[in-house]
Amino acid sequence: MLNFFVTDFDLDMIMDCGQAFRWQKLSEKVWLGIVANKVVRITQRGNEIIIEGDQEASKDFWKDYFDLERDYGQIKHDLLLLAPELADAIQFGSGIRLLNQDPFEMLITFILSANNHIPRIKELVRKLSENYGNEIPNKWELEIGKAYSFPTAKALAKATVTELRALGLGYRDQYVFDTARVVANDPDAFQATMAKDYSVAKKELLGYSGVGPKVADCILLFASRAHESFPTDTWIKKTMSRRYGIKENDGKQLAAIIEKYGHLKGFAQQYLFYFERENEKRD
DNA sequence: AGCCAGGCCCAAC
DNA sequence: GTTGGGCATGGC
Repeated sequence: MLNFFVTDFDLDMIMDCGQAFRWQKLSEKVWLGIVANKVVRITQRGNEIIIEGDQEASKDFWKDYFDLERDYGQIKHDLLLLAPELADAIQFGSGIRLLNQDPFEMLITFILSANNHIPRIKELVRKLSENYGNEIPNKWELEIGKAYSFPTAKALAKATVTELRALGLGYRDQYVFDTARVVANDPDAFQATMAKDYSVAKKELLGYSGVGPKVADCILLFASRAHESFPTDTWIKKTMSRRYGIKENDGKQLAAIIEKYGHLKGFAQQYLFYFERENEKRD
């Protein structure tokens, strides 16, 4: 068991703001997830989180995963100075943090995300893992059944397009097929791309099948913490159009607006996305 | 029934 | 370089 003192941290918000797809909520601020080939349960009680599972030796991993060494109070303060009009969204999502997740998992997950709903993305990720990942020890098997790691590029490269179509990937089957093989054949190239500066990395990611500007931005924000990234999906278009009175598809106007977020674009995007989606749910 | 979802690809300008 | 149609799938 591990425990951490946390501030500006709300487990429900973090797991519900569309960056993680392998966690399920057991109860209020108690989540069970598959991360780094292990099953863990995380409980938040006030300013403490408790991590249970086969993770005792990896305190540094969780510090990095939850971005615990970054001062989100300062970030929210700075972003508010840059863009006071975001006060509602920053307040509403005040416990959000940017996770640092596995690059290949984010690559495939966000290829699946295109033109899809979040619950269905989770479903497809689960099916890919069950079919091409490995079964991993799970002391909560009675509650949630068997657990499977996210497939490696090598394992996923063995899938056929027909198999992937049968799992329900739709037209994204060919993208996953192509991209998994490319990464499996040269994993170092993908790793090198992810290590590069935002604009270069993004340009290179666009070369992978099924990866366009929005998907590339998500991969870089959620697997590299590229804070310059501002993934622009249908929700963001909607909220930005409403907030700033611009047309939904005017990329130039949007780019001009998000410049004011400076080096905090990625954080702003998360607060905006979460605010827009959660308030839509309540309608 | 038709629209939408964390869009991308490709052809045609 | 930009724009538009087509695209699997499932929920509402």
